Amino acid sequence: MADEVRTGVPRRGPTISDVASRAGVDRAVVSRILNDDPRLRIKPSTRERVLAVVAELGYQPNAAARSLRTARTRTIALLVPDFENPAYGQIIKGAETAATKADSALLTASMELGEESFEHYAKQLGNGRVDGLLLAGGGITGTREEHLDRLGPPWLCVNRTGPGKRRYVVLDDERATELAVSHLLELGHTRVAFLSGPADSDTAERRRLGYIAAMEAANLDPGFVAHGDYTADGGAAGMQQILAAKRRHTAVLVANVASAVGALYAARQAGVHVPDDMSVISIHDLSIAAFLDPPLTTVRMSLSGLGARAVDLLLTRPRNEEIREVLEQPIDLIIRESTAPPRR
Amino acid sequence: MADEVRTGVPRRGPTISDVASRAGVDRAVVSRILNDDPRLRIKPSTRERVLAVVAELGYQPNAAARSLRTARTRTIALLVPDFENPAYGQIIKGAETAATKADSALLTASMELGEESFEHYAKQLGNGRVDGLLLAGGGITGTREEHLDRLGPPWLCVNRTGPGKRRYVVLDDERATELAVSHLLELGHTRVAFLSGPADSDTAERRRLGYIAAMEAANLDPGFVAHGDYTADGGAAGMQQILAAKRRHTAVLVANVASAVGALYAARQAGVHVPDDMSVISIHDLSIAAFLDPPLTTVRMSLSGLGARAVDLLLTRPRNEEIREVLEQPIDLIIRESTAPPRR
DNA sequence: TTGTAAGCGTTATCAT
DNA sequence: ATGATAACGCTTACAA
Repeated sequence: MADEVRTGVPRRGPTISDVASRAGVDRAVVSRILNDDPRLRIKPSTRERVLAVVAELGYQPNAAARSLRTARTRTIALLVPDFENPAYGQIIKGAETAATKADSALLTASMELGEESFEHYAKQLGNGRVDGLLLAGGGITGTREEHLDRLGPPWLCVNRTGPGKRRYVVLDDERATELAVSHLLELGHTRVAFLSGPADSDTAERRRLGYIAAMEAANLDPGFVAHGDYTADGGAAGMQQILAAKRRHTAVLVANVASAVGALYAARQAGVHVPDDMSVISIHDLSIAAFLDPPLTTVRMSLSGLGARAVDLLLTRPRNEEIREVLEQPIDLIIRESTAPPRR
Repeated sequence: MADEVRTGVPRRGPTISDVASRAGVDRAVVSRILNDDPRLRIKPSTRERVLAVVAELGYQPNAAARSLRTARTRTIALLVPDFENPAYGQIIKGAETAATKADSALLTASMELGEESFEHYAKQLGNGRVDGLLLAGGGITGTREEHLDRLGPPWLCVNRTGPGKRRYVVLDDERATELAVSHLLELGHTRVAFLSGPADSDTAERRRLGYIAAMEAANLDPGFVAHGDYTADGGAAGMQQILAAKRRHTAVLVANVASAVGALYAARQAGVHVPDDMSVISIHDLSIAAFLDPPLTTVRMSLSGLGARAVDLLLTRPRNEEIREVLEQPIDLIIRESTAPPRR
């Protein structure tokens, strides 16, 4: 088991009893003052006295005792697949802000989904550690849903429509891809390829659907679809496929910025000039996009808004209620220098 | 205060009493079995019976009750300035792995250091919520140290030598910059500029020192020093300063990858070709570096190793012991295409 | 306007 | 080889 390490006595701070006796009142009074009990009628003078003692001692209610008593922890957990992807950074930020507003802490952990790692999360997140669970990114298969349910706390998928598809919030990926495609079409492109995410990712799938819908709406044949894995490496490989495809394309819609970084790299390596030979546009706008070569045209959706909304839903909706929400929010085209009319 | 939201009754799982009665033993027995109490002599048959019930009910010990009793939470917190910076992502990963090994959870939060936000952390991290606190990144000034101490849990600075400088782990930034400079010098450069981080960051300062030491050791005058802020924006601005400086430089050492992204961008904008007109090398190696234009030569240090070491130190060292550790680990030069001999 | 007391689920120290 | 019991610090219904 754990190497029991003694790192000195875990110091405990002053307790509510310390405050009470020092202020000459009962613990109950202190508790109710600190929790703004609306039913409490109390002499202003004693209230002040108590508050003074609280400040003097630097009293902090013990979180463990409190949540043992109330069965609420005021913390929620957010599991992300990859801390190195700045896109998750944005989701985290939004979630954190929302959690803070709701007076809760946000516990973030990365998940590499293996069956055994579920064991681990059970231990870390089970009974009495968190009030709820947010799962960003994929891999929530059927059996895992059961595991999750058995864990106890209510959970919600973020930007994934889990398989049971009962509780999730997603961005409007279809609308985003349609916006991207229409930008390309307005520039005059007709042969547009799509560089997707992992085949089992449903954000990737929704983006692919949006792409196809937009192409067909314009009476155009959808182009080549390459599958990346949402990393720069995968993006580079996907771009190579697209460049090697029989049909020559004049534009590529890339499913996320990390892939786009790789795609631009692969184009450079192949001597294909962006945007003169090939336009590139990406879903999501990260700060790095502006500094790429060339600066990347993107479709901006608020990932932080997504994180925030997820927290709100988790905290306010009853634990078994269905939640199937496609976030309505502004989706903006950020035109930089990676898109241009096709050269004829 | 918080909008009291009722999201249904917080469900509690089975308790240790449920297990005990069902298995026909006392709670104490269950507890000691589950905690591998070495002093426990017990009939294998009853142990198995208990374990079976545990599995059957899916019993999970209640974390709140446990830490109320033991005064240990088995979670530590890591505060980072910016989740969008992949460098912190690496630190987080390392920390998480180490925490998991020590059977603890890692709670990550971002900090924007204002005086009031300390209030917030006091509430979230105070008494009984975490066993310790890791502070990555800067801004821990004197008065804040006191705040932190009053918070209760032991804390440790990661990659920052806080001002009291009593407890920290840092990477060997001086050695890293020396390695970078010597690479440049071996290529034949003599006029090397330094694109630093924020003036008040001590990693930036240590890197600057390493740079100056390495230049002087080679009997060369240190070149222009520009201050960025560890973002691409700041890096671009810094590079502009360097390009505008009176003295012409043939190489720039950049203090981190985010700045380097901006620096490469600014060079492109100015029509300065990297590496023909100007070599660029950066401290830290992030996965994006390989895909920049040109692929960026870097000095690799293990950020995840840093995170892991920080966790270990926090967990094993007595709470008031001084910790001043410069991490000894391999530091490697990753040569890509942004450095070359100066053109004459 | 304030106090009393029960109980949240666990672990540790005794007994037996 | 197992059981009884107190204690951890807090909140809340009820009593005074």
